[in-house]
Amino acid sequence: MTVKQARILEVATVLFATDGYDATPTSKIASEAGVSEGLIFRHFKNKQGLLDAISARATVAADSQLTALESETDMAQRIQLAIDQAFAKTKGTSHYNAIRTQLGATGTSFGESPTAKLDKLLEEAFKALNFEGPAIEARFLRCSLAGIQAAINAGDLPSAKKLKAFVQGMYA
Amino acid sequence: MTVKQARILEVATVLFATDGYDATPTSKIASEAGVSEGLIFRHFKNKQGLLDAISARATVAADSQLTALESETDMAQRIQLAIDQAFAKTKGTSHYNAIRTQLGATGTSFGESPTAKLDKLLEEAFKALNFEGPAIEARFLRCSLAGIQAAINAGDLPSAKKLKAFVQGMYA
DNA sequence: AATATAGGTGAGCAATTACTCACTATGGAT
DNA sequence: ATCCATAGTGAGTAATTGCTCACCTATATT
Repeated sequence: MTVKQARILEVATVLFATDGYDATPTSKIASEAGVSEGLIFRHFKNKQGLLDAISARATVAADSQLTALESETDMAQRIQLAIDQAFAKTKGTSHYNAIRTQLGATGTSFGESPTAKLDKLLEEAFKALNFEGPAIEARFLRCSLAGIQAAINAGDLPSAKKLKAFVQGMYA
Repeated sequence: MTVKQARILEVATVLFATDGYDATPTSKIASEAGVSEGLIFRHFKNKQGLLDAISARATVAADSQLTALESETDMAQRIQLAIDQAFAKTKGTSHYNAIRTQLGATGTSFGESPTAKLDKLLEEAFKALNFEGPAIEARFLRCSLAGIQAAINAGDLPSAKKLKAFVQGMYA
């Protein structure tokens, strides 16, 4: 991975997240990355190929969060960690989330949404903690956290800190 | 409003929701609506104007849901109604939600997101029901319902019925 | 009958877009 | 030194896109 290749990925990630995939011309990516337009196609073949490369990175980032959850065997702590992750704006992941949200609404696939595995990990935790309906409880928390992330990304949630404390209190 | 004008709005709403605004050419809208392309610009001036017209309809739909909430003065019932609305797939509103999600991620405005008023109506209800932190409680429920709606739209939630019963049970 | 206003058409234009290609630069292996 | 693969360039192209415009139609008003 050359330095120019990395710059293309960085710039494209930000532009896709803020302006949208279709609304972002490859010429703009090239100019903001300080690179000739042809280089994009040499490295990534397609505009779609560029999106795929970003998607792969997003999957890696999501997986690393999931394995962090999985390796937390204290189940009460695991739930707290899941909440932590939702509220943490890792600079990369928030862009990935924006792209996923935007493309997910149109049916275009962008990595594998890790909902299934997250459900499973949360359900395991709720079960161990003797919650009545662990599966439904897991789904509800997963959806709630997704909604909170979306609101944060949209700048629609000024009181994120208080809300985080509230949610963590719910499952303490 | 002529019949052709209505067809343009209908078709454009579906296409914007499923394929995305930028990815939908006006020529496709025209052909699927059985209308000449020029007519779109005669009635709506711009492609943006067409989006604005759809946005106006979405605002009307959202407002009618909000006034329904507002007129429910039994506060326990009001919360149940809010949950009901989130799980109900009114054929129009789910398309509007898809467009809003998709465009909201890019910063393009699509109607006024009714979060502020919804927050207020829910907070009022929680306060009347003597919840400890009515404001935070309202924000959490609002975010949770938004996340659930997104999951339903994405087809990512097979057990919607059970989840609905669960959420309604939480606030019963 | 004449006029006006609004609905409707489709060929065509200017701009943009994703992508190609012939070419140069560079650095490591033989 | 020579060769070769990879990195990099940027002018050029074919296709698409949003939009215009001259023209036709129909209903209603005077």
